[in-house]
Order: sequence, then structure tokens, then C-alpha cells
Amino acid sequence: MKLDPEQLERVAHLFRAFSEATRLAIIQELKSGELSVSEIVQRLTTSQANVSKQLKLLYEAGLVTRRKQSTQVLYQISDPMVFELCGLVCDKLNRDAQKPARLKF
Amino acid sequence: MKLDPEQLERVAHLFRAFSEATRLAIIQELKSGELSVSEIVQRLTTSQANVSKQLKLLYEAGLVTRRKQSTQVLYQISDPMVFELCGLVCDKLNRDAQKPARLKF
DNA sequence: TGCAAGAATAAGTATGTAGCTATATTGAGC
DNA sequence: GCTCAATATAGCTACATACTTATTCTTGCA
Repeated sequence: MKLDPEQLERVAHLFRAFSEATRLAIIQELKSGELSVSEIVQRLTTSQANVSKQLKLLYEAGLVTRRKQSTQVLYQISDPMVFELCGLVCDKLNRDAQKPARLKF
Repeated sequence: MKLDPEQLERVAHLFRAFSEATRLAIIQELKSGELSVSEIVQRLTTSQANVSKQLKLLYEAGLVTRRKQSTQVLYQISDPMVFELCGLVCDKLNRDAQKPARLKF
């Protein structure tokens, strides 16, 4: 079954959400559970504005859910496939690299 | 186990290879097996130069292998994880979309 | 109501890269 | 060596987007 160009574009779009280190860093932090925007900002080395922007992108891609709790907004991964994807990629990089310390998302 | 920024960058880089529809189209054509550059060009709607360029990117990402056969260069997918990844993403899109025709890479 | 904290948006810069056309490279056969 | 076919590369334009700083929006609380 071949995907048509529009479907391929949708697939590409989802992969694109995983194609920036900052978003992967956010995903990695959310692996342990729900976090507020400011908690994520504290754990990373980028601006609050950028974290908000990347979270929005992840949200629109359907990869995270959000809920408001008074003035905070809590985000969490919406689908375990996120970790499966990252795991497959890490496994491949480990296979290709042999020696170096294993990556494990 | 947390990946450091450099490792995240490597993961992101691999995902990026999957983040363009043209490259996914190439991967999709290679699903049925080894193809030459010109065979791929025939099956897609982009230029030979662009196919070569995207194949090079896939090659450098370690996703395809190549072998020369006289004047032709035959490419094929180097790792079944490529199809697993695409499958996971298609499954997710199908889950999110419910109704529409199922995507299957 | 006014203020402060948390989050989102706006505006701008810089960078990466998809795609094109044109050209160069490589290899087979004459 | 010359020519043709198959690939690869160069140079270019257009566009997307990551990131920053500054600002706005929202909510709880004095």
C-alpha cells in the first residue's frame, strides 16, 4: 500500500516534531511524568519562550497533552509510541556505533 | 539515563532524515527492494538531481546502502528499523484520525 | 483593583535545506 | 580517445523555523 503525497507529508510532519534536539530534550524530561512549563525551563538551557513554542508544536502534533492547574500548565506525553520511536532510533545509533556508551532514551 | 545535548543532536539528526516527504517517498519505493537512481526518479515526480541529493542524505544517515553496477548505482534500505519507524508513525496517525483510510507504510 | 507569577505570542535575525538548472564526473562501448 | 548514459555536484533561490528579547495574556491573591 503506497501512501500518496499528502499522506507522506503528514508522516513527514510527525517525524519533524522529533527532529530537533530541544524538543527531544523536552520529551526526555517528560519521560518521568507530567511537568509544568517552568519546571521544564529549569531543566533545560533555553528560554521560556522557546520552551513554550516547542511545547505548542509537540501539542499540535498530538505528542503531548496539557492541563491547566491554576497559573501553571502541565504537559505530559500523550502516547507511548513516542518512547518506542526514540528507543528504535537509539538502538540503531548504538548498533552503528558499536563501542561508545549505549544511548538509551 | 539522560542523553546529553550531543547525543540528542544525533538522535534529532536521524529523525530529520525521515522528515521530508520526498525522502519518505524514496524509502517507500525501496520497500520492495533494491532500485537504481533512475528507477527511483521514474517512480517519483522530482528531478534526478534532487533524488541523488536525498539519497546521499539517506546514505550518510546510514539508512540505505549502495552498490555500483556498471554505470548504475543501486540503493536499498540498510536496516529494517526504517520500516518499523514508519509503521509506528502510520499507526499513530491512524489512531488519531479514526475514520479515514488507514495509512500503512 | 492592582500586582506578580506563569505561560503564550510577536517581531526580528540567522541558519538550514529542498528544489531547480546547469555542469561535472564516472564508466561502457565503439 | 570519444561519446553517450547514469549519477553526482555546484550554484542559486525560496522558504521554513529555531532562537532571542520584548510584550501580552491569564490567573491567583493582597
